[in-house]
Amino acid sequence: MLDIKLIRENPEVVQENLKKRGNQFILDTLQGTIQHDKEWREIAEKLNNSRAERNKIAREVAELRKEGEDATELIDQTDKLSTKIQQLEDREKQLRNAIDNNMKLLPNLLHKDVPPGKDESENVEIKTVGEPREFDFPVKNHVEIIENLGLADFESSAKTSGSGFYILKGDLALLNQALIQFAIEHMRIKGYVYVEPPLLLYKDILTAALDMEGFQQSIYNVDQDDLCLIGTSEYSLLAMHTDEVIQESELPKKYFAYSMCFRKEIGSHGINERGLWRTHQFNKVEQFVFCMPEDSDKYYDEMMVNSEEIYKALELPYRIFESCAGDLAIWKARGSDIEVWRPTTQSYGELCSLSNCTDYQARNLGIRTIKNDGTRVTLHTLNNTVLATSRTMVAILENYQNADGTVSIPDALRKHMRGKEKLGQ
RNA sequence: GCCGAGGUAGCUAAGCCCGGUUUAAGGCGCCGGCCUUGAGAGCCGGUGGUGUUCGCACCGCGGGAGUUCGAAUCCCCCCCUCGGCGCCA
Repeated sequence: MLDIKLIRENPEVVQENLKKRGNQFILDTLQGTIQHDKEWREIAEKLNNSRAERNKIAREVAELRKEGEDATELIDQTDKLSTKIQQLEDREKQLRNAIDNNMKLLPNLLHKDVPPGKDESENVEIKTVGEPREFDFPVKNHVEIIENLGLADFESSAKTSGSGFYILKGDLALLNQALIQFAIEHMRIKGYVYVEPPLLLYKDILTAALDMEGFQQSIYNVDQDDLCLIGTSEYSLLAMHTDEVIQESELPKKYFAYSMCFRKEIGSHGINERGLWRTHQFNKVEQFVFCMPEDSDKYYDEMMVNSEEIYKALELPYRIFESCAGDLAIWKARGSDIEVWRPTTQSYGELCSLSNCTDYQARNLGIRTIKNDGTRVTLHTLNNTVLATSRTMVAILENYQNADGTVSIPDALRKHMRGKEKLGQ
């Protein structure tokens, strides 16, 4: 959430920023918050004064008792005061809840470089890298290729778990592992710390990482309302330092994780189409940085480079799009996607999602830092996909397919495949 | 799952039995100052959150209810950690 002090002290600055998201509901929520906060401060002051009075009486009672004197007269005075305090406390709690609920709905402030725009259609292309290959035979989509080579089974998994799941077999399952190893090796060399995190997190933790809409549409809830399956290891990595105060000298903390990811994908287009592009369960290597506020722009660029190098090494044509104001999730100050070329759809599809969440997620989880001068600030968090294996496999299968139905394995992966050069041979 | 011990500030650790001189002690670390050529040592001050009329006030001892004039301390419910036993990949 945002810093309430910022709203209180610079309401017009916050309003101007939030206006760029192009959502009237957000602006209304902001106004409501400002009103509630004003009233809350008035009530809180009255409450504090009454409590001060009560504390004073308590001290006087203690004083009298100590000297062996009678305090019943004083104690009798507290009846009305107690009632008053109770009423003020009820009202204060009410207002605070209202403010808290509003704060959860208010999105992060946008980074100054975020392009304007109302939705996905106005995202801005940053660059395109690599040339789509020319095919001199009819291209097959990845599902056809897989089924022809017997490298996956979608029917069996549908029987056991429903659509959106899959069974990888043989060389494709091994390619999955090769991609994971490849991505881990890449990030390890960069000096990021490898983490294998829990795949289940408390609901409270998860709702601090994303909004209610995102939660309801994507998160599997198990064990009734307590634990949830992670949709991405971003959540686990973020949560690692919950309620911690980190010394400035320990920052930045750079991590990467491999995990399985689980998503309901309610209402998502494509979840019922067969294949590996959109699934309920997938493997992903994710990078994550905790840093000082003034450094988050720098790591934003660094994390994009880290991921780009993966697709350059795999020789897959890709482009980078910067998300416009209207297309950013509420916890993001800024975001960009890497999209890969698919010859079958003749379009680019999302592979990586880079976000600078500034202090928004960190504030939700109480992750702070003590600066070298002794003062405290909420730190910044950033995350980016390194490699999600299923989508990358789709890209490889479709871009590297051969006329004879086999699929060449990118050079960069062969050492992780015992030198194997082609799938289907 | 059962039994036991615990959860106090950045870390550590008293206070809890027996409610009120404790403003949540002391130590470590960190920040500032004095001193010093410099560093260290030593000494002094500061070091959770909120509000503020910048005087101060309130809140804060895992979370939530309760008793009381007054709760870190007493009662109840819940969560978590550690150890032992049990079960198990």
